[in-house]
Amino acid sequence: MNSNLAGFKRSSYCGDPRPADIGQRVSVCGWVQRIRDLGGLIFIDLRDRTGIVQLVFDDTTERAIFEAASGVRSEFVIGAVGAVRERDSKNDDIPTGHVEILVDELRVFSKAETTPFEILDDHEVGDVLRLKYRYLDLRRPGMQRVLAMRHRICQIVRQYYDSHGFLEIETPILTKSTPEGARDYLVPSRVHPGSFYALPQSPQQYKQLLMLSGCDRYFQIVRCFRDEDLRADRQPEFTQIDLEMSFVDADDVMEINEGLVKELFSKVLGADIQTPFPRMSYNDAMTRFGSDKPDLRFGIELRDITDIARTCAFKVFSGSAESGGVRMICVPGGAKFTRKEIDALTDHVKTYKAGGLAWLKLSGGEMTSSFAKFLEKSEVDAIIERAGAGDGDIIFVVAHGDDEITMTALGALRLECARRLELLRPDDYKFLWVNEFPLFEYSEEEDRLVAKHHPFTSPMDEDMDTMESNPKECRAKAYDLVLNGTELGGGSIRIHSTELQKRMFRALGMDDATVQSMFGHLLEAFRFGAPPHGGMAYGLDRLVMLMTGATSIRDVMAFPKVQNASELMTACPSEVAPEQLRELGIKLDI
RNA sequence: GGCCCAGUAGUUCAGUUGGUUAGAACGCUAGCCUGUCACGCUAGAGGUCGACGGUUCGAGCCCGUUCUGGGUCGCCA
Repeated sequence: MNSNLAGFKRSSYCGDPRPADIGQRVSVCGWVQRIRDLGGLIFIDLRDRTGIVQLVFDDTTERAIFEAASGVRSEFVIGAVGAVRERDSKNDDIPTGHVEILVDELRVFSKAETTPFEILDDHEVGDVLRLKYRYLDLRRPGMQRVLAMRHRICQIVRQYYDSHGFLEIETPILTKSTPEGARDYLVPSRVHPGSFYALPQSPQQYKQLLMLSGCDRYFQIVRCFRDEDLRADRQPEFTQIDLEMSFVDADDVMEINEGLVKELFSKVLGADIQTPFPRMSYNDAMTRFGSDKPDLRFGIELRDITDIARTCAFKVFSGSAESGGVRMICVPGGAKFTRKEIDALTDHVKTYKAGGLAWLKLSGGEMTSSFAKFLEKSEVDAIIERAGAGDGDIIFVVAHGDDEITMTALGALRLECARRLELLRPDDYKFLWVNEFPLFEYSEEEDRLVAKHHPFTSPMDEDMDTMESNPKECRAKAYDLVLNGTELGGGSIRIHSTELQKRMFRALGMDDATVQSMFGHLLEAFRFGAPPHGGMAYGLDRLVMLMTGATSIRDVMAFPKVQNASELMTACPSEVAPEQLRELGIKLDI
């Protein structure tokens, strides 16, 4: 029979008791981790979120209580009262390991069936089971630690922005759908049949309007939604640390956020992060690292050999050089890659649309290569020299008629090589601002220019005139915060003039009617006095991921979704009753 | 939408060239046990080998389809 709490009052958490408490009478509650029944002597490890304490029952224990203790099983929820005493033999592995509680009152609040998996950190369990029984998964100390650290991070964020004059202001979850950007999650309106709300991809427009309201500095830890495919670091609903500031330029936004990051890493991890962070233009990031979020924990920079390739006799190189680029990386110690590994690396770059992977090894004074035979010796020498390759190294060359593909593929290869050579230390934190992003990018799908960041991003002052004349070269006042190859966040200085905002919409090919219906409220707001403003947003989940060393975003969220965007525990999304649809005026056509 | 990987006891896994009754560890159940802390010892229960179809005298193993989960490209202003 399960007991109610009636009269039972917890005095301590399981992780609390220490030798200083010896002689004290305490009461603890929690889940039974493990039972060691020695016959006339029973030990129970009791767990709550703070830790584990050992309960003991012996021949001084009242008979009925001893009997009850021997009936206890794993994951029963119990309460125990007794005196703290010193252990006969100490356990130095846990903080409470020098004491135990000799129990004289025992309550079984809830029995438990055998769990589908053991509640232990060092017990690997498949994702399906973990997520179906997430509440059991979350009982594991490692998961509890992550949740606690996430909470701590949020508290520091709130305290930091508060101390810098930011106001935490909530913005709507039911918002207007806008066509630009990610797919929206839609919510049907009962009151307006046929009309839909969208769940926010970010509070972008609201926070800009808060600046127009005179709020000056705003922040919010806010849930956002994007109906796109999932990844190890992407969930359909995720949390942003969102902020916006008035009367600031990009430097101001970066500086205040460097302060936040420094404080977070210091207080949570005890890590000393040097500020200011280095900055790198988008172009430099692409040409040097083949990525707009370069991992700076290791070198292996890209080198351009388009000039050498252009005049060589090897058609793969010379052909690519005509319209695109031929570039390489030199991997120190990479000569030990086997043929099989090189094949795997070739497959890897092919997923990034590279046609293939040319290589050249220097090993034991010998040179072997997949392409050297097609080139003059002087050309090969020039490549080796430019690569700075020495004995034991391998050079990888990618050639493609689209230079961006060349760079991206090499950037991915660079990372993969670093992984294979174990160059990526998780506790080495290399922060970086990437700035001077292109304002526009070309969308193949829509065959038109779209905003790379979002359509409220201001062009750089010196590129203002190229918005229409040479949009591909037009750079934005946008910046991304990168940590170890992960985009932690990004932001920009926003457009605050009606005229410039209209130019932006026109450059994106939106006609006046569309602009009016989608963004009329924003343009109208600008007419009544808009401060220069800008801000940024962090992916909180990714931040927690990097700070906890988690390899999946799921591991830092309490109730994540799986790859097809469903949730295994509640089995949502699910069908709804016909009456619900009728009320909304919705007919299904599947 | 494409590509890759995985699916065997409650869990984590092993399972040879296709060949008798599919194994281990942990967990679970029962018994014994007074200083354990991954307690120990003894015994036991537990399997639609993800599903369907095919090849074969014979399939956990080979082939096809499919489902589930993971990774990734596209996508993610």
